[in-house]
Amino acid sequence: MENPTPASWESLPSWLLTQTAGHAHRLVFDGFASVGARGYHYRLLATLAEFGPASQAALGRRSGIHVSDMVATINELADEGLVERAPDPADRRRNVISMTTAGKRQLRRLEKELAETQERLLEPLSTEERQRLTELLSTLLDHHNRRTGAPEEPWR
Amino acid sequence: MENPTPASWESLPSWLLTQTAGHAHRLVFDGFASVGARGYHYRLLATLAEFGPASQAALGRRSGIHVSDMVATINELADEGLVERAPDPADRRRNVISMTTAGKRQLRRLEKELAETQERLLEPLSTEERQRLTELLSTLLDHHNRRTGAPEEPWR
DNA sequence: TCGAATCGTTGGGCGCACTAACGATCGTGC
DNA sequence: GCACGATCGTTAGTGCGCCCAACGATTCGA
Repeated sequence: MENPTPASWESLPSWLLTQTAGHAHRLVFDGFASVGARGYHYRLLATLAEFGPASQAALGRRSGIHVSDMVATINELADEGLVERAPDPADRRRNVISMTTAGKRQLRRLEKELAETQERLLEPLSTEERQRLTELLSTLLDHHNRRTGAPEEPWR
Repeated sequence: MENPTPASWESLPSWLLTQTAGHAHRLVFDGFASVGARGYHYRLLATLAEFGPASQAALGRRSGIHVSDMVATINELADEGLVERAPDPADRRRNVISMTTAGKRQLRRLEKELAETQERLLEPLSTEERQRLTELLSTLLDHHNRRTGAPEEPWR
């Protein structure tokens, strides 16, 4: 007799969205944790794989990871031997970050884990429903990214 | 020339979900902030309005707010004169929390703000699309709430 | 009646995102 | 040439939402 009626806000789109995202976050987090990593680790490794070695600032811009968090993220990955930090001979302010072989291996593990997580997340939805959801969310995300300055717009 | 290609993970459902939820959260947060409140304040006031006065523990169960955060939330609302904390004569472990007239007024403001926020959040979607999105998210949320022990299941 | 359960409270932690400030370095306009 | 502004890496600290552990006080149940 403690929780008979659902709370009034539980049907609001903003609630559905943030709560579902909470579940998604937990699933992703647990998946990464099972391979000894967390979100920022994956994003950094994936960015390195996609764009190649780069300075910390550039990696921050491309991955959406804040520069000040980038420091710790790289420290952690470097301690595990997954990335390497080397001074840039062409610009002594910069470090050049690159992925090691172990880093590439770890990235593959994380991608596999992440793919399985998508499956767990969308489990109750049919293929068409998944497609539809993805489209709707993309529309929403694009809209708000444009309104709120996209994750990345270095020039202006 | 900094961000030509979108990152590889940006089309993943989990990413779309958590990012969109981030925007939703910010919109809700800003809306509440414009009335001098935050999420927990609204949830507590709404729970009180829906279920009536109750102990802090019961409010925590109904609102999904952790008991230890409940303390601070009630402190803040009580300082503003929006709720009242009185010892329960029937059980000296308990406090009975109730809403003041000012609290009800504030709740109405927050509900108005929240409704406007839903509009801002869903702006680019048609009525049918909003309906569809809500259904899909509800399906997902129900599924995962069941799997992960619902927000509230005091018995068993 | 006495141990187990509940209540309120304090004090911490986490992930993610962000801000402010700093010394070091670079590069451009004058 | 060189001074000033911009950029780079780094440290330190903020905030929300969520959670855990522990505590004294009180109540309940077998």
